Amino acid sequence: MNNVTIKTLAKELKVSVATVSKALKDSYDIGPATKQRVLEMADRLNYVPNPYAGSLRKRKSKTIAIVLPEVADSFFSLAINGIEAMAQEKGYHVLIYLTHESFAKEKAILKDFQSGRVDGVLISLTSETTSYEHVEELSERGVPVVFFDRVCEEMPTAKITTDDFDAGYLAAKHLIEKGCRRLSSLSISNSLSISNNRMEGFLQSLKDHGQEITPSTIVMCSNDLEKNHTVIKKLLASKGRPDGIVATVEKLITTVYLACAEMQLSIPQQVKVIGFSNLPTAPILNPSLTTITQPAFEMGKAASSLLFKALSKPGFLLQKESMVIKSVLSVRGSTQ
Amino acid sequence: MNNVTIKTLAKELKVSVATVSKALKDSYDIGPATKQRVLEMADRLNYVPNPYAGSLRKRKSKTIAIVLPEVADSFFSLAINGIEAMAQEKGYHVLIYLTHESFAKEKAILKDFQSGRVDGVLISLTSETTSYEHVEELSERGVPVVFFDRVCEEMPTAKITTDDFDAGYLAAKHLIEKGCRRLSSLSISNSLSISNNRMEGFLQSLKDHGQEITPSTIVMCSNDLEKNHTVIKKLLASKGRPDGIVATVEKLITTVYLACAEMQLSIPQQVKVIGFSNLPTAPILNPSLTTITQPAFEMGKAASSLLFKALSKPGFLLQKESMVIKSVLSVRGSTQ
DNA sequence: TTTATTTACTTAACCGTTTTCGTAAAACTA
DNA sequence: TAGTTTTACGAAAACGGTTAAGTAAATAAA
Repeated sequence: MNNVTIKTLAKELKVSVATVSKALKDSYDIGPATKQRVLEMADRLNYVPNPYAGSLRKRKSKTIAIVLPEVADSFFSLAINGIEAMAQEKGYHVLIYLTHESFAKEKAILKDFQSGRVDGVLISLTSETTSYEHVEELSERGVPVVFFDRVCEEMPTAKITTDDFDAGYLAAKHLIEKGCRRLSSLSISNSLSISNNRMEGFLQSLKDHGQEITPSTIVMCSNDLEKNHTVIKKLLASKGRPDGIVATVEKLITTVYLACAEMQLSIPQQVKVIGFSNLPTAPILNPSLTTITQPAFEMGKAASSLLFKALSKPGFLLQKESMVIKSVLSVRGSTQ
Repeated sequence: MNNVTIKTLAKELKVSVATVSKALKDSYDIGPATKQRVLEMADRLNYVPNPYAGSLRKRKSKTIAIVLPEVADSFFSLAINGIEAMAQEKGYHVLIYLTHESFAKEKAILKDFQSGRVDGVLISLTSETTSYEHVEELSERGVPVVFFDRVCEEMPTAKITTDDFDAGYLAAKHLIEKGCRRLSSLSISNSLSISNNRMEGFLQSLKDHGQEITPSTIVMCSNDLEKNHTVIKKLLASKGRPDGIVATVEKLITTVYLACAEMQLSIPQQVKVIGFSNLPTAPILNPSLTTITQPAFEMGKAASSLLFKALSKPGFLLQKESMVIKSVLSVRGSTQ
């Protein structure tokens, strides 16, 4: 590929490679004249340093990894933007890995990181993930890990989340205040802390507001669109059918809307709906969707910013740095 | 980080590093007994090979880059999924870079790739990009480049696009057939081949159907939401206001819908709207949106699949491999 | 003037693999 | 039995940088 290396420059200028190397990093013990000559030659020959040679020697890759389930919803898209922006600013490169909600893949990916491929990792866990040795092991090897959104609460490292309990609480409260009496929360996992927290907040809210808890208070969905459709239609067909639904993940919203349409249930008259979502189209849905929005971009930025701090400051303790960023309720047509 | 290297294994087993290295790759000239011992020891000591050492020596990184404007719309999200899936299957790693529509960034990023950091690149150009030396230079250095979606037609390499001209043509045709007589196409760039093709198809369609072309037939928008809002409202307030609008990029759709709502113009009665989009929420918008959808996931897969072919087959000629994947029109409420 | 200190470089080891070339011993051939 | 080929392994040179340690010449200090 690129044949001009430090050696080429050295030969051309009749100095040692050490001199060239130091001159390029503006080291104090190279004379200004030589520096000048080196820079010019590097420029003239279009020298581009080989990053892997440096990584090998310095045992740093200037690369981070971002590991997430998929780029399917708006949350992760926005988060990637935030992370990448931060990384670019700090001169880091970012590797992206998708687990497709597979725990096995997640494990394999993290295992690879023990190789020194990356200096740090940002991760949002699989919905299948229930044990954490793979991330512990990585951490122990000295690779800083920052969780975002889907975190593992037991791990002593930084976690960037939203106030999921409060958001769940608020969602239920809002629906109750709007007159709903039979609430359902649709979730996709009961191992994910984020789901659990939303669920617990939701349940607590029901309790505090004297609402009854039934088998259809919490309805489990999956990552399979078809199945979700069936489950939701069944829910809406049941005699104690909910008059208020919380979709705790974005991808459930379309299914809920479509199912309601098929069942001829009008939103918000017969069923009120609130969705956890970053959909830019929430305001123009039919009806416009009341959302609980997570500041995805900011979360991405916060997570990576923390990671970079850990990477640059030797004694920085990530476990002291967890952040909870507030999500915001935007009331729209679907709960009026 | 990971202190156990090939050397550790060699010392432990009292064989040479060469033997270990070969045993690990199952080379034919290592005896089966030794191989066994090496594998076991590697496993026992949890040996993970350093990828950069290998990259340095082999002059291959097993890494590709994907360069795109941003992860803002559904198209790129889906494309990333497709690309990553393919890469994971082939054992490649993927670096992601966002240009944020800045030509300068695009140049800097591609320049860095001359270092051997990546074995190949998938790119979707900036809307600012009008010259192509940066990608030519990379190509000349032997790094295969595959364009997807936003391509440079002049470059002799693989390009994965949709049938943009046809799609533009079809969009106009559909609106005309639905009775529209004053069409506007909203675009965000006139340097992007993709925009131009859609625009030309659109214009050709108007011609073929005997429609008039006015100053507001093509309306330029930007990446600035606020400005777009102003431009679109102005368009809708003009006396020859369009009764049919084509939003050639996804992000314009919300703005169009909101502007119509503010102007009290009902879709589709007063204005029909068709959007180029991969929005999962298209069916549940108010009204549901007629879309021209690009097979984003497939395009990502096709692009990376081609790239991997080029990487594995020495004489593979990328310039012979361009593909045009058909987009599909889904008629919904916004044009009924 | 002699000695100490800077200044501006160079030498060479090192990071962790891969790979070419060599070579003893074992196995086969004639 | 002597010669040839195979088998199984090792030595060492890369890959392209970084960096600790050394050194000759120039400069400053005594």
